[in-house]
Amino acid sequence: MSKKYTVVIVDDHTLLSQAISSLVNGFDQFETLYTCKNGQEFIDKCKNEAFIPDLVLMDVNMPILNGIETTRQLKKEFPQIKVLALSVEENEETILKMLRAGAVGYLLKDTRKDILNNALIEVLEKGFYHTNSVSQLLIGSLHKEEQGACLKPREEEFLKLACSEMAYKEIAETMCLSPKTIEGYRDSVYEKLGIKNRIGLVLYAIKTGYFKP
Amino acid sequence: MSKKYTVVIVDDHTLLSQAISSLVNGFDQFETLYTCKNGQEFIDKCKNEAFIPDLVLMDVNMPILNGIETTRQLKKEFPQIKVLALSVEENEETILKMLRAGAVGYLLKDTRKDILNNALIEVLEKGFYHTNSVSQLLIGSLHKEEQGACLKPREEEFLKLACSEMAYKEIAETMCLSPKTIEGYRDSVYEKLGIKNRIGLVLYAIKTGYFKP
DNA sequence: CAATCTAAGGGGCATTTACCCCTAATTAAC
DNA sequence: GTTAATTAGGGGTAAATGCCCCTTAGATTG
Repeated sequence: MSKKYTVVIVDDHTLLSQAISSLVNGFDQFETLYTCKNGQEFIDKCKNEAFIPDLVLMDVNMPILNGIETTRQLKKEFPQIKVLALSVEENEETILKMLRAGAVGYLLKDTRKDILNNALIEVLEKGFYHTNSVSQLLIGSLHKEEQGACLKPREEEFLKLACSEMAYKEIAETMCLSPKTIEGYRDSVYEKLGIKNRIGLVLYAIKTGYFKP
Repeated sequence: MSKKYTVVIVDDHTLLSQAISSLVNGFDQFETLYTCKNGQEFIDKCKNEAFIPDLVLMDVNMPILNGIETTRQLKKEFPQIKVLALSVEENEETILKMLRAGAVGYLLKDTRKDILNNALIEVLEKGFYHTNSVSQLLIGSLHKEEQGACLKPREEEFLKLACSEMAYKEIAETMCLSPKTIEGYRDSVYEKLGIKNRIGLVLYAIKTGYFKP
């Protein structure tokens, strides 16, 4: 039998890692090299050549270093490693961020094991794997892209602080600015995002990952 | 070899179910009977005697029928089935709700497989399994219990609707009530939860699972 | 059957937010 | 080197929100 392709699973849920690891070991063409609990751990491992896998199954939400940042950093130093995102997150922004960061596929954890096997094979053969729904998302994103909500650094800071019980006055104090400036940020953020009140702001911040509840 | 104990895994993440299923099949004393994608599916299965397991690994967050409700209903009809909660949720409220519903243990998905095996064995031997952290939680809950935030049905309804960009006026319309009544709900909810504004309300709703962003 | 609890509704008022307007200094771009 | 964009700031006003107060009709319960 030809040499198996090596896979690493990066996920903070140890049980899931171990379980997927054993699934992968059951596949003909693949074997698990090791598992990691977060992105930083994985990047550190890759510094040693013996620990560089062919393919990595990467969770998106992880402590320390999340999947998006990990993928971005990984692509700089080790572009040969294929990253397949594996997540529960189904929202557009997250998926697109992950793909822009360099993932060659996005699988939901709600997936059958034969589909996982298939995805792994396709990634090796075609270089990528996309379900129909993700492909549609990609096409759609070509249109509405660009103009969208690009917040300035200070507006992002404000956005994060606004996801708390603080009044704008208090946010102003925290950011060492006048309340009026904060209200200015708010107004322009509302305009950019097309929202009407602070609740919309919190929902947006959660959806896009600016704020994790 | 004596007959193995049967286990069912209930989790909407198919991959995880399948993976845990194969882990369980690797344990000496246990075998997977089948897996389910939500609570309703499992309860329906149990109507047939051949599909009643000794033990069930139950996810908390699931579509259709969640882990808490499933456990509650299960305990009425099939009290002999031991329910072990298996979740990513680490917050007090959720854990306590699940245990009150009748789960005999609460495992985080961030768990090693030998610990899972151990937990399954302990549940059969002692009737329950608790990590130190969960035990501490239980002790703590004895003190502060009761007085805590028990929202009335209408207040809960309001809480969920308040986690949107709707103004209270619109919430009032949706619930077919006067704005003033809604404001009354808001005031008493704020009082019970010790919060100061609607952001706090959204954060609470997310933390306790009333609202999933 | 009286006492309490609860759900529904409302009044008044201070504060906070939302939504416009506009300036002035710095920075970046052409 | 003028233009445009960014960042910081402010003024005024209307609506929404937060925070007290209070009434009444039905349950619940002692």
